[in-house]
Amino acid sequence: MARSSVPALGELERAVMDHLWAHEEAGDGPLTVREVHETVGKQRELAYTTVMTVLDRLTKKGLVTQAREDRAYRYAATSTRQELIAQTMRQTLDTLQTPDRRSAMLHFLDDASPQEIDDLKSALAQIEQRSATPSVRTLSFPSHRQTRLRFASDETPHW
Amino acid sequence: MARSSVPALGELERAVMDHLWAHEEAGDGPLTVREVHETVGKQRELAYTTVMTVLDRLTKKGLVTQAREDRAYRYAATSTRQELIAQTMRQTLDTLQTPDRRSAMLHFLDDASPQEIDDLKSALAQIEQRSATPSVRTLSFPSHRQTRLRFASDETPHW
DNA sequence: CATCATCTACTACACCCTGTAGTATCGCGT
DNA sequence: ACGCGATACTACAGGGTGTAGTAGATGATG
Repeated sequence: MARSSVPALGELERAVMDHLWAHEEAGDGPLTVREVHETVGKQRELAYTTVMTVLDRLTKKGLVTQAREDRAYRYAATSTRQELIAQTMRQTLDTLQTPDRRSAMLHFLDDASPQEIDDLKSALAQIEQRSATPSVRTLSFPSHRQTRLRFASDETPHW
Repeated sequence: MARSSVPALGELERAVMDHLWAHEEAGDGPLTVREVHETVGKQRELAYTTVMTVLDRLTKKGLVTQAREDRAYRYAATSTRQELIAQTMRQTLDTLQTPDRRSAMLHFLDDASPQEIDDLKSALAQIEQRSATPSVRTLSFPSHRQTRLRFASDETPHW
């Protein structure tokens, strides 16, 4: 199943990813099916196997990885929320080829909150600095490129 | 069918939108089913009605509008490519709520070409200027907000 | 050792979306 | 009245997603 594109997520799938991410962001480790079911599942009155199926599908999509721990698997998101957002946004931009990217950006910013604009400016500044003083990068800024998602496990890694 | 979200497009739907947009960008007006079929359709050896169905679905999704001209309809995209891109990107950002938007931006920029970064900076500058000198806006910069998409035809227009 | 609890694996099914197209119908011009 | 060109309506297969049941493996327990 070679996939070069970011898979679309269903509502439930997103909720599960959300939980996985939230846990990770809280500094906790991977979760078992049971644990996800305890939270996301019970709220929605889902069967245990439903959660399992979802987790399994997410695994097949490459969005989560499973690691055996005793008899059960523990699931963790393969990329951060931020990486997935970035990739999805990029995909949108690339798929809907526009002759005027600047205009697209403008429209995007047009609906952005001031806070968002600040975030963007900040990120921009950091990128700029990185390319201006390349030597500093490896010291202070871990490359984000290196942590990019890999969706197809059967894809030839080119690095 | 109230829809507040940007609908996902299939491959063929995108191709059709593409053609509509291209025509518009070339300064030409709305197209008839026949015209779309002549180009997009024939290349792919699609039946006339297939193109019609696609156009119809895009209409129901609110992505195109149909206007009667004599016996036929003429179809036009309701929003520009740039607007749709912006909206889709925004939706991604909003749907996958992140506690660290800045990081998401950073990842996004990380995969951006220098040209893209320039586009973004340019757009950013324009936005900044707009908010800095509000009076100028209506004179030199048509508000992008006003041209935002409306997907649900049954939504109450608030202007 | 027999049984139970807990997991995973596999299968199923309904519903929606998309690609694709056929048939029916409607209205205009000759 | 007839045919041409256009739309309207219907259909159907295939894939994704939500949802879950059942079978089988395996460790724990009496």
